Amino acid sequence: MPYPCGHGRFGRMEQLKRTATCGELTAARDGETVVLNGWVHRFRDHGGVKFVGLRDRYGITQVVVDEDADEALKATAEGLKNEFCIAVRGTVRTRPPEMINPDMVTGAIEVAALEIRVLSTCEPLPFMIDERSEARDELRLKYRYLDLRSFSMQRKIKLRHDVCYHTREYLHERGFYEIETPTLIKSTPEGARDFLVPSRLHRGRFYALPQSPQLFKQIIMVSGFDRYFQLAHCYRDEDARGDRQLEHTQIDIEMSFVSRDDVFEVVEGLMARLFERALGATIEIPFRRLSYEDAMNRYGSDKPELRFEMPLHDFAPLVSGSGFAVFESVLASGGTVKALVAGGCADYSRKQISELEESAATYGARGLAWMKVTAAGGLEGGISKFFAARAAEIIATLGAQPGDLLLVVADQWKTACTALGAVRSRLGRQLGLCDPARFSFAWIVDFPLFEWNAEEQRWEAAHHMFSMPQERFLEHLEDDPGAVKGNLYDLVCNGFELASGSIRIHDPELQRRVFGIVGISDEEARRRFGFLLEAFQYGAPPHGGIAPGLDRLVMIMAGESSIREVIAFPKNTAGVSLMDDSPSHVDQKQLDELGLQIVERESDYPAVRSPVDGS
RNA sequence: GGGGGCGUGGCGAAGUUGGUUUAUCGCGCCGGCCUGUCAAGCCGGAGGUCGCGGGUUCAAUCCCCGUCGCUCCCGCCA
Repeated sequence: MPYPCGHGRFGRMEQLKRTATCGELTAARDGETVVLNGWVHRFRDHGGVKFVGLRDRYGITQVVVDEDADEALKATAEGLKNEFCIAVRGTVRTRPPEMINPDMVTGAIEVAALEIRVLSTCEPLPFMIDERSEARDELRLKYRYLDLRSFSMQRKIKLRHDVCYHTREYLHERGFYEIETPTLIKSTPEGARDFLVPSRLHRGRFYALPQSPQLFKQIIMVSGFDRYFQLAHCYRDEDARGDRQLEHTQIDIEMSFVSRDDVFEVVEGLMARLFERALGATIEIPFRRLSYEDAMNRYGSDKPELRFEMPLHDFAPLVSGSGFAVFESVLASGGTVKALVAGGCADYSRKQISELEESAATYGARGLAWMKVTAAGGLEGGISKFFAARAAEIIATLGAQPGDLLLVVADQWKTACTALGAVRSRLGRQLGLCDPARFSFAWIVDFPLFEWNAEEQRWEAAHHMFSMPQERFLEHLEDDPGAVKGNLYDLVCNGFELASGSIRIHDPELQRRVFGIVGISDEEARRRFGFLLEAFQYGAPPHGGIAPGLDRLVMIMAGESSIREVIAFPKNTAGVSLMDDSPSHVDQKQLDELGLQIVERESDYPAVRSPVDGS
């Protein structure tokens, strides 16, 4: 049997199983009698002759009911509505030359119907199934099965399948084993909140859904499996975004006896393979490398958009003698002043500049200063009167041209960089500097291992606690944690963080020191990660890994800006699945079995949903 | 937790700086006509208390407040 088939409520299929798909018939099949199964994409009734655009996942084929067809067939045809699921038996015939449709693969032929059987009828649709649905997301998610029928969604789901398939093929070729890890695990909260699953057999105890298979993949290395991968589902109970869902999929990879560069080589090969096989695109490898510090200083982001340059400049050396108190006081308090040259934007209005300022403000900048470079090579407008004396020097240092707009932010280093980086991204989009057909990858390396949490007055792991400090810092870890660089790396592409990884700590003593710096006692470490620490006492190999985000990868390949577009059944930004309406309340009986009691918050009282809707 | 945007027949949009009248357009839907379309065409028709609640006003779809939903962003997080 060449194709899978099913049974409709309305007609038996035994005699009308498809012998061809709606995407494969061409003039070479002229004269053949075929059976097609599919959905009515469009119906055009000309009174005499009638046309049905019959669609399946492979394409659309035109079915014709001729003027002289028998009455029963014509009656069936006239009853067809959009999205009826039907079977058609008919004869392939080439079209007269003037009726060939060059835009369709099957446009040279049509199928003259001998028999049409309705397998399933269809209610009037909530939205049209077009190449790309125009309905708003809310509706598309509610009727996801209809949205998924569109060719644009089918292409994206196929792309995702191809990426998964070629990932498995490539990693298999490179000696990796696919090993599954549990989805009900011990709660070991790191950065994000865990999803908890109550245990019926052990009342009062909980499993957690994994935020990632991190601990298990390290234990797999201890187990001697050398090279592991998994298309792993990961769950984090945090607010969603366009590029973030409560649940997402990682291409989780871990390797023993490797250095950072070995990991890079595997992932570069993987990306090259995926782009070539799934997209037919060539990407340049190896990827460029940028330190975290350079990425922040030059592009104002740890996931920089590198399809255009427009670098940030250090403006601090140009401040002295200006008499501009704002900049001088920021510098005096240890901050920094960064500048950006917006090429050809000297004609920007105050409104346009204040829109840019809003971008800077979202990241905490208190203002966005500006000056325009005049045709004569001077500075005008904004804060230019403070810098008139050094105008030529400023223009030369920043590499600005007449007609450019200079934008300046003064603040603490990280705020100044990220705020001006946001302005840079906005300008890049606004000025159309991002070629949608380009993929600009880079490794971001040399991340700090620890970050100071000012609120809680303590050090915390910037990535996670199992990442190896770079060797040159090993002796003096505790002296200045903020200065310690980790053997940590991110892969970025077109302004998205695509992957994150590290070389891990495999020495229990070093692990203990790192726990010490982030304030985790031996006892707490034993309680939370005891099984891992114990495993490390039995000959743990040096190891490291990485985890590219599958959803984001496919999103970028598909040219989309939301991962919802490449997930078959996504949740919305509030974490609600609009199709099945989860999360939902559960029966009191289920709660009783688990020993759980719901404590309503006062703010929940004007309850939107009944607390006992039982769904 | 915070900020911005949106909500008008089944879908997508327009609209009213508050007012004469039936709230407009395209798609879809229903009925009719039509031998060649492929976004078919032509004629006719049904369908909306302008998200919900309150306020201001002689008068609110429009202004104000609240609320719900969706979305983008900051925080958080990958």
